[in-house]
Amino acid sequence: MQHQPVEQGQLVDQDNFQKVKEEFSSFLETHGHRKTPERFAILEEIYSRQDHFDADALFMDMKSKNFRVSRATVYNTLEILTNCNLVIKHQFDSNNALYERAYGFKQHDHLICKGCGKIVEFCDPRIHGITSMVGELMKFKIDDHKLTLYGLCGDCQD
Amino acid sequence: MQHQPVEQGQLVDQDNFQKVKEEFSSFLETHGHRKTPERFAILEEIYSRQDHFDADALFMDMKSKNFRVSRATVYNTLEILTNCNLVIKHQFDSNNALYERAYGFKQHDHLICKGCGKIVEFCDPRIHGITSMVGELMKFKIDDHKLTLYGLCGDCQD
DNA sequence: ATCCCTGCAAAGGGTTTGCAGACGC
DNA sequence: GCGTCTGCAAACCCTTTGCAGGGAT
Repeated sequence: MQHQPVEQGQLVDQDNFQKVKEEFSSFLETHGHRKTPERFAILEEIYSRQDHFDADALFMDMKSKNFRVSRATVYNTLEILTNCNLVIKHQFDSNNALYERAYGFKQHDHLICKGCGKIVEFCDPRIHGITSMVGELMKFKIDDHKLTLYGLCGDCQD
Repeated sequence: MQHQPVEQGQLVDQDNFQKVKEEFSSFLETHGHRKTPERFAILEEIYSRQDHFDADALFMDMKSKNFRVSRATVYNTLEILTNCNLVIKHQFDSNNALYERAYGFKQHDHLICKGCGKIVEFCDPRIHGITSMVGELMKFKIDDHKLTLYGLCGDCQD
């Protein structure tokens, strides 16, 4: 079983990325956080990616491009970005968290191949019906969900 | 924010537990694993619980009852039990995995309160419709899923 | 000038592993 | 008796933390 990252998701054009930077900037401002070059460099690196990556991959990637960052700052910035909803953090099955950018993309869920580890995205509007109904039934105010399907992809069957 | 375990789920009567033991026993046999007293003691401890627990809680619990087990054996047995579908392993958001028994209970999903950490279970048949449709669309053979909803429970609202 | 943020390295916490003795089979 | 399982403790890996210097405000 060979796990591999998957390139997927829409591209981010320059206009959208401008909006992302502004959103991050104002979030930092309103929360009393400084606007450091490291934070924006990390944001940029994340938005140039299209896959689900872990903190270390991001760190190594920036190192290889001669950005001078530390793991501590990568983790710190990932947390801030998660808090302001520009990044989504996933705890799939492995020990380490996976992240993906989140601005301007349709809400989606994931399909994971147990054979090769491939991660595929999908959307299904019916999930909203389920969340709102269950929330009402259980007296919860639901504001988020994670749905992950597991199986074998076309290549890994038979 | 004070996280607390939740007592929930159906009780396991003696008849059902007998079946569970037999299932475990034959799984061990067919897979060339030995039937050690530790493994059955751990199975029994798990099925006497009704909550979502982590490996260490299970370990401490057995220690407190003067079972002589090691963490290594607890982890080992949890993995075997997960493989034979008598236990489900969850990677919610915390660093540590949570487990729950899985025999003879309806398939269900989870609702997690972001306030107090309470975990509530629910069933919704529509999920099967989604999994089968998405599987067909994406050419995946789906055989499992995890749906988790996040929000605030009645007690933690306002 | 303040004091938050950074880099570095060490600590932390859950899980896995290596090894010698124990015990199913 | 063979070969796996166990307990113990150390190793491992990802993530967080402590600290001293640096830079945003």
